[in-house]
Amino acid sequence: MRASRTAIAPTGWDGPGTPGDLAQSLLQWFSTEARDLPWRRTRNPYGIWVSEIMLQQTQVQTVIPYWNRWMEAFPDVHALATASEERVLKQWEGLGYYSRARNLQRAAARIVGSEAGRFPDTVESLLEMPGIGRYTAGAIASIAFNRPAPILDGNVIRVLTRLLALRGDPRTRLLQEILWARAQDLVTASEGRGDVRMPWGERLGDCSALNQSLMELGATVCLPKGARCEICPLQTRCRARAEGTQERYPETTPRPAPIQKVHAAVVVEHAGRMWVRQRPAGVVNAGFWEFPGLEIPDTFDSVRQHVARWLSVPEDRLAPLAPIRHAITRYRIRLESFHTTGIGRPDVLGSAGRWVDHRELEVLAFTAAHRRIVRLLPKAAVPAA
DNA sequence: AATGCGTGGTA
DNA sequence: TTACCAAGCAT
Repeated sequence: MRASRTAIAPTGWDGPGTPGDLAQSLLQWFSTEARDLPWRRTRNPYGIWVSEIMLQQTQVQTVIPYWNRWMEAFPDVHALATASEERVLKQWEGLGYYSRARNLQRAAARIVGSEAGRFPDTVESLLEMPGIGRYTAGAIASIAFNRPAPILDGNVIRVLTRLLALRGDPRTRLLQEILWARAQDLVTASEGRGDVRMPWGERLGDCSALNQSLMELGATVCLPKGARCEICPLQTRCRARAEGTQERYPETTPRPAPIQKVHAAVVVEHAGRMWVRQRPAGVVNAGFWEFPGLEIPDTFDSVRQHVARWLSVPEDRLAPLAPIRHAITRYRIRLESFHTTGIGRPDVLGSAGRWVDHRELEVLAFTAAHRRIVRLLPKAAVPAA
């Protein structure tokens, strides 16, 4: 008789196949199916670190152009550590979760200032860096340094809960422990199997390739909806597949309904310049520029009327721009913006801002919603030749 | 431990 | 159009 599953699960493999067999299948599959991504063509820890931070909660296709531009702008840790915050935020513009960029630069400064400027190469030392948590520390340690460190992200959670038919909410402490332990089993089983040759010729270390193969499987085969089990290298050993219940994993609880909000922003233009202000340190999106605006109360009658009263200008001086829809965590925001010219600077705007021309609007860093407002503006009059 | 943090893709 | 999700972290 063996012990009950809950008793042995956190400390031992209890699934179909052995970790060794599964690791072998994953590495074999990855050697032919891995996508050719720019950061897979380098073993430079700095480049891999940048990619991992950018990829947090962000899809590969979104990150690729950002990573390429970033590596050109800040080729190494020293370049990043000494860059102006202005340049750093501009490079990150549109990627979201902007504290990632600030943490990246803070960590770069710490590395440069450390003894010998050595890049941290263990999970423990990586975890001390701002912006690096358990996942990212494991990812850098394994991908850049081929250490047998486990990783657990959204993809790996999906792959493992299906493979092992792990019921329950993966956010709970118990299931987290089990999942990290199983991820450790697999990467440990990959150690010593040798480098893996990528379709484009690059060679990756075994632990590096194993961890990436789990994420790759989740991103391209073991999809949240419409899992492509027929092409999965683990299909014969997947418990959920055997039951036909793969779509039920992971067992997540439904999210709370989003809260609707309406915001307004105003582009006050005077003599070819627009009034913009910079968000102060310590607030959300600190350092980014924006047009002045306000939240519209739930009971609003007309957004334009509300804004006209706020600015103390006649309604007909406010030209509506197309409404912009965006979402921040649990808020779904409809952002209505207006363009007005020739009214000078309304007192309500305060003094903490600048007049900038159209050229400067392109240079400054805006979050995505306000960058969209810039794109909605009437083009500046082209000076006569 | 539950919540806030951005944005874009997909069904 | 809405709902869900994506190589999570910090507090």
